[in-house]
Formats: sequence, C-alpha cells, structure tokens
Amino acid sequence: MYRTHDCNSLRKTDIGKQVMLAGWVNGTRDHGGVIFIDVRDREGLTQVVFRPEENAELAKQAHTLRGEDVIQVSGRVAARLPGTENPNLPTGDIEIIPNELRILNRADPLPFPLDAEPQNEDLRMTHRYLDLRRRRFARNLQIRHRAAKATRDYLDSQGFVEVETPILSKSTPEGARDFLVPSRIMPGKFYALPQAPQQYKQLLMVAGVEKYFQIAKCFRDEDLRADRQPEFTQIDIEASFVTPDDIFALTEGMLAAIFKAARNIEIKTPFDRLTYREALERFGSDKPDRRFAMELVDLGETFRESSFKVFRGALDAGGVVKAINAKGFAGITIGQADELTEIAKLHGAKGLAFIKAESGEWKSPIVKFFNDPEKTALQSKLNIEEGDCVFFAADKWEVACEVLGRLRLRIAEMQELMPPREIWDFLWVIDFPLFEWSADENKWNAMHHPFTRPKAGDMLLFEERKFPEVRAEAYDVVLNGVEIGGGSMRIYEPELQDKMFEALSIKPNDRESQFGHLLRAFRLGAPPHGGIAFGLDRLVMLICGEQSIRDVMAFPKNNRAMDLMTQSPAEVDPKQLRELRIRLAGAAPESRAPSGPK
RNA sequence: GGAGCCUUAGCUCAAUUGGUUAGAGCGCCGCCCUGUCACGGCGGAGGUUGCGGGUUCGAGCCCCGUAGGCUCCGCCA
Repeated sequence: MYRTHDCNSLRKTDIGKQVMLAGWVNGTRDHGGVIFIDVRDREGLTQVVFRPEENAELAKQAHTLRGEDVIQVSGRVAARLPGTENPNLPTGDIEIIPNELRILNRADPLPFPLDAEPQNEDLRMTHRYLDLRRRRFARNLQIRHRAAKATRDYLDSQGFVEVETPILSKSTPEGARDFLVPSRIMPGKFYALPQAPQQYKQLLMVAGVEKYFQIAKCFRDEDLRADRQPEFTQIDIEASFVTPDDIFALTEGMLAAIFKAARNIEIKTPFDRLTYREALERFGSDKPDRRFAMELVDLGETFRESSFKVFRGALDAGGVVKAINAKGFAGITIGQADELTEIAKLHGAKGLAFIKAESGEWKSPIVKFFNDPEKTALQSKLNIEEGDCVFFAADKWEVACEVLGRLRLRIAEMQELMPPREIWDFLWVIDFPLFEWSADENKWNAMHHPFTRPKAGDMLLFEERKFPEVRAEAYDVVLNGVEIGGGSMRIYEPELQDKMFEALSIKPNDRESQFGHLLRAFRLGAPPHGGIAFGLDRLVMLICGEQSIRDVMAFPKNNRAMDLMTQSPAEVDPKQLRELRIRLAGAAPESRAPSGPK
C-alpha cells in the first residue's frame, strides 16, 4: 500500500490519525532546523513538518528533497501551531508529523517552472507530461472526462447506441484533404483516415440502428489554428425518423446535461433560432457572437437617392450600404484605423469609410457628401452620440456583411467589450444555403456536405437548378461566437442523391466508384434520417474558459502538426517502405537536386 | 501559399544613440538559518545573444538571408 489518503482530504477532524501519503514534492522550505515539505498529488497539497530534534535521521533525508521528487510519507496528523494555520489551503489547519519517509524517485531540475504562468509553448509541449501536472490542465482533463461521460449517459438515456466505425476508411473527393494510409496487402492502394464518420453513420441508419452516436476521432490534413488540430474529437449523432426539431431538442438536452456535469452550470433552453440570412444581416457572421451589441444597420433606404457616388453606386448595382456604430470609439488611434482598413480590404472592401462624432461635430471626409435628411436619418438609425465612431460598408450584400462582421469582432477586442462575467449564449443558425459557388473550381459545392437535403419548400428551386436560392435542411449550434456543432437532414432517396451529385458536377463514373455503396444502400430500404456532430474539443475549450483547444487535449500537435514530445512525424525504416512498395519521389528539400536552367 | 509579432543564462526578462568584462529575478550548486507556506541571508557556477552573411574602427542593437515558435488570412464539405 502506498497511501491511506490523498493530499486534499485531511482536516481538523483527522488529528491524531496515523496516515500515509504519496505524491510529488511541491515545495520545500528548509529553515536549517525545521523543514516544511508540501506533498502534492492530483487532489491537492498537504504540509509535512520535519523536526531534527524529534527525528534527526528523517530531517537529514528531508533536507535532500527537491521539487518534483516523488515521495511517500507516513506519519501522524497534527494541528498546526496556533497562528500558523494557512487559510488558503483546504488542508491548512493540519500538518503531518512524519515517522517514515521513502524517496520513491528523484527528479532532475525541471526545464520550466510549474508554479508560474505557462509560457514557451514548444518547451511545454516537449515535456507535456510536466505541463499536465499543473492544476489548470489537470482540471481541464477532468472537465473533459465529465463532459464525455455526461454525453454517453445522456444519449444512452435517450435510447442511443454507441457504435464504433472504421478508422481505416476510404478517401472521398469532397471536403478536406485526407490523411492516407498505404495498404501493404494491396500495394498501390490507400486507406484514408475519416474526416468524420458521415457515410458510416448514414449506413447505420439503413442498417436499422435508428439511434446512433459515437465519440469519434476525426482527421483532416489541413493547416492548423488555435481551434483546429489535425486530429480532433466529434460527438457524432444520427437518428432515423426524426425532424430538425427532434435534433434540436436532443441537442439542447445533451448540452444542458454536459454543462451541469462538467461545471454545475444551468444553461437556458431552448436556444434562439436565427436564419443564416438574418445572422449575416445583423451580425455579419454565420456564427454570431451576441455577447455584445454593435449590430449591423441597413442604410439602403437612407442613401437610395444619395448624391454620394460610392453609396449610390453600390445600391444601383444591387448591393447594400450598411454600417455599425462603435459606441465610444471616437478615440480610435491611427494604428487601429489602419488595421481595420486592412481587414476591410482583405475581405473584399475597396476601402473603409468612418465617421467620428467628436467635439459636437462629425469628423469624416465623407460627411460633406451627405445632405441634411441623410444626416438626420443616419443619426437616428445608428443612434449616433458624442464619442461614437461609425464604420460603413457599401458593396455586394455578402461582402458588406462579412466586412462589417469582421470589423465588429476586431473592434470589440480593441474596445474590450466582452463582459467579464461568464455568459453562455447558445443559438441555432438555420436555413443555410445548400450550395456555394467555387470560383476556383468553376462549379457548385455543397456548403454543408453532399448528403444534405434541400428544404422541402425549396425542392422546386432545386429541380429548376436555381442553386443560389436553394436552402438546405441544415443547422449549426453556436456558442459565444464559436461554431460548436452542425448537422442536417440527409438525402435518403437514390434519385435525389444522384441529382445532388450531378449538381455538384461529380461524373457518373466517379459517383459509382466513390459513392456506389451509399446509392445501393438507399435502394434497399433507407429510412428518412438526419443528425448532428459536435466538436468536443471546442465545446470543452469553452467550458474550461480556454482560448485554444490545445489546452484541453492531453497531447496536442503544434502549428506544423508535429508532436514535439515524440518528435512525430518521423522518418521510417526503408524496409517498411519496401514492404509498402513506396519509393520517395524526392528526399528532404535541402538535399533535392537543383532545378535545371529554364 | 501569404501577413504580423517573437527568438539574449535551464525559465521569465533587461541591456540609453551602435561603444568597457552582456545584467536581474527565479531555478541550480555551496554555506548559514527551528514555524514557513513565493521562507529568509551570504557566496558561486551558468552565455557561440537561433543560425549564416553584410555594413562599421566597433553589432545583442543596423541591413540581407535563413531556421524555429505563436497568431491570423487562404485552406478546413
């Protein structure tokens, strides 16, 4: 036996007990005579006092202890001397008077301190096991565990069955870049790691599973971000004979259970619903952050007959004029204005016009183009007051909305508008477009994925190939401006699925080779079905109050998709490559032969 | 593929306008210290200033290139 208690369980009521603790040396305070050692385990800290006059041999041993040594201490629980209690520690009323000390393992000096704010991320990742000893990350892992357990418990209670689907899977042309795994038995052929269990879960519906879920690892070979890792975890859900309302209710119940279990937070259900169109119209984003206001205001009516050519021109061309009012932001610096202009241009605007309401007047190069009725209308529609700063976008609807949406988020950061207390603002975004045009590929792509069904009311538009107007039976869940989940009602009729592939310009031959199994299944009794998937990492990140999903993953990868701890990816033995019949086309870039003259 | 910021001791950071031997705190090592909880005191070790090149009498600092880290854009159905 290594211990009788954890390091956060002894209290006044335990005084006099003989106990045994095991853990890491969190700190030593060696007074030459008396020595204090804090023993730490996953639960907390307990102070051990070594007194040379009581046990010289033990004190001598204790003198050699350093941070993160692993020890086992046996001793008696005693009250601390009056006046030396530590109110900051749950165990601060007691201490251990040891009669035995075993040093289980010594630790070298650490590469970075554990009691300071985490910095130097690559060093931390190289020694991730040390980083995870910090209270913050230990807590994050526990919250993640409780979230996953609550998910399983809740879905089980609703009749859902967890089914595992293959990791060695098949590459599909749509969507993200696949990770490939070469086949040894069939040289020249490759598995792909799943981007999501999408097709499998639909096939499970054809299989009559009716209610499926899985906490599933997914893989996408794309560039990384603070909220994007090449491998991540989804809560994947699919059900037969359901409507979107069924999925909404299930989701709201599940998220309520997760928040309750993970942090004892009661969330408000049902969630608001916003159409895609309204979300862009009001917030300039399909994942609106509503924790602060600064909504987009449409000024088409105001400037319909304007003599200001930039606004009038945009409107005459079928576009829009919109604006946001950054309350109290007239003190904007030159640098900030430049940065916002850059953002506007980056997202398609030709420039960025703004008005500062300062010292009782409107300061802006464009105000002179406005007549009095236009100024009055602006004033009232945007509620412009002294100290405000108004930003305009005049462009195609999509561009104007997106530009102002991006500005809105950046301005909120600059103004530190985010309320300090925790807010959990959930909402559904519904009625997404079914298609989006890809200028690169010169074809229509599925906005969600190719298995999403058109809204029943838009089926005629679909038949008439009025693709920009067709809405999908698709929905996202947004929490605090972060997309945490999304799903749709699926196509289950082979004819409709075929038409969808045709709309996406997937050739009949490819349809058969890539999706033949799905189309065949749909001819053999496929029930209506639909579902949803959640990014577990993002969800847990928000629950933990973290800024990056790396902080809620045990062993995340860095910006270049490397695991710095294990140094993967790594080269492999040539024998392994021979078995796979793989020959590298070029060696590492530095040893590549120089290209010949042009 | 692109943009921004960053890289000085094990860690976090300093170093005036380009100017002597690159400093501090923490950590580490040694000595002292009997009620601390960020214990305290004294002393010590520890540096190719990421790397390469250039300008200069002289470069941590200026210029060019390169590597690495983070954030963002593209990308992520």
